[in-house]
Amino acid sequence: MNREKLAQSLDDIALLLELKGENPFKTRAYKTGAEIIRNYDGDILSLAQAEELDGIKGIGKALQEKLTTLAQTGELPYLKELKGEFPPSLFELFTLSGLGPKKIKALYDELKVSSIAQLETACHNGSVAELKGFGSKSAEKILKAIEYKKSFLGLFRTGDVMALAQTLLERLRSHPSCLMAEIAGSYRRNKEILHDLDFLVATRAPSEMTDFLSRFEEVDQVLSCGETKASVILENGLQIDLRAVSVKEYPFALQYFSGSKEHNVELRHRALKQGLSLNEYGFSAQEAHSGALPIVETEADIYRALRLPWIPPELRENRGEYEAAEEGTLPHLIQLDHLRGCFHNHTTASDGQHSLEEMYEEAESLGMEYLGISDHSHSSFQANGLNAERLQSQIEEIQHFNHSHDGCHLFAGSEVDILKNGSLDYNDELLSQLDYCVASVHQAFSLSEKEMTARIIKAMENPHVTMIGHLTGRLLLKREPYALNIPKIIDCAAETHTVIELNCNPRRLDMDWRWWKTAKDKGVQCSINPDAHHRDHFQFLALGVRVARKGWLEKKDILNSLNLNEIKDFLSLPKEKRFH
DNA sequence: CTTTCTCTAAAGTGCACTGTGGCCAGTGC
Repeated sequence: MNREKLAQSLDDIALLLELKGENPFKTRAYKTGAEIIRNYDGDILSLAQAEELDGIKGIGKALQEKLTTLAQTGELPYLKELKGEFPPSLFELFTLSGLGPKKIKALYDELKVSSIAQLETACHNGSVAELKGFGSKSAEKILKAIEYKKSFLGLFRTGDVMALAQTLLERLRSHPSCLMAEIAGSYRRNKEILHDLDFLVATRAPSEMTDFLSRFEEVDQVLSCGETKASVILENGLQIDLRAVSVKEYPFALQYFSGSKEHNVELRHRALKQGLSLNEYGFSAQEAHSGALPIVETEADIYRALRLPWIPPELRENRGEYEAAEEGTLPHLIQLDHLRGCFHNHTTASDGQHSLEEMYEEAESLGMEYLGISDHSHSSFQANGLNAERLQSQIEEIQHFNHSHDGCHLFAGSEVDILKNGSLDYNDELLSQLDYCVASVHQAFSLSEKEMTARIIKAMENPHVTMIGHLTGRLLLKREPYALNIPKIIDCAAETHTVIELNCNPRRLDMDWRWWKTAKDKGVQCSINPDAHHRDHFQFLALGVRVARKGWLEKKDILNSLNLNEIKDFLSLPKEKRFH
């Protein structure tokens, strides 16, 4: 039993109560309880075991009893009983967007549908469309949602598996027979979505390494385990491939398995032009080639042999990196330690988990010079957005705070909603009192591309809008971006000197890395923002920097690489004077 | 189910969007 299992049990109860059509406030009490457990400062498990949960706001008598039972016995009869009322496969239906408890219950009660497979059949044979409350469009929409989900099968968000990837890498490196190890593949190229992790090790005892991997406790299934190669599937569904090679082959294998395929095709083509053949094991001479083969000890030696500088893995997509390498214009990519602060952070004033003071302390302990506070505006009702009055008093609070604290400087900002017609959620008078402002779309996602583009352009034209937050609203593997003409937006950002955010939330990573080089070439600045709702979320910045690097961004392109004085100067200028 | 300056009773995030079924219900933010 641990904190997460306690919280998960409450979430499970909430879901089951929803299915049963229980009082929505009761359901919400369990959901809220789960969040309180997750974010509680202190050893919540011990408190539950010792029956000392009294006084925690939101955990009343009923939740206390259930948490104590869970903590003491590891089980909860109440939850077991609830679960027994429905088939387990029914819960996968909740992962389809557009289906909630009411519809799932109707499908189950009327059609005996209890799995995605059954639902798909029921949509095809027309029985869903005949159901009361459903129609032909509903059936179509459900089929679309099933299709969408299927297309993500076996894919993972990089941010969700980074910690695991590093743990596994360290474990491989700790093996006495492991001389070198690296994660190659799309992980090394900083892709935002992965379908597997490709580990590469240099060793004199390859079969020891493949055997070692196949015995990892996280392994659910061993697909293959041979002399030099192993593939396993972990219990979370992620596939791990391991290649074990000699020290001599290692640089070639690292280059080869890092990809991308397109990048490697071009590299081999260039080798052939020099009379060399290149594969994952080494160089070999073509007939025309006379003289010794190049000496290769590192990956950089391979590029050097082909008269190129080493190309950083995140740029290897054959999207202009060879031309830049030849011209000597490869970027000096941004690094995490270049960041001096960040904008777009929430507090308990809206939907953040920590107070202003707590966020300040965390930023301070991370060595940030400044921290922008940007809580939601009042139209984001679901996020407890601030009305004009509350924002006004928050601005004053931040001013006082800065007077009484010497450390990290706080900037008073807002994540202000861009309303449907492109106007902002606060009037210009109030916005002008802020140090900065992030403007984001949180409602009416389904406008046409033309309307949505015009809406955001209108916001960028506002002199008080410093930057646009999570530009496309996408949620990786979950929700598509809304329709938007991004080249037009980038042009407008350049013209109006509006910064574009790179939102580092692992689920967003928005704007997409594929657009940043275009933006950079037009002189648009990027702000790498954690969108922190919890003090731990400052860790997202590391992921954001990976994506920024993939987008060719350098220190000079990143707004929050400026130091405090430079940022103050930047923000004090009228927008038209901000980019040069 | 929890909270509460109406505390053995009542109130508890609001709105836009979609599709269906007749001016509403469910979903998602």
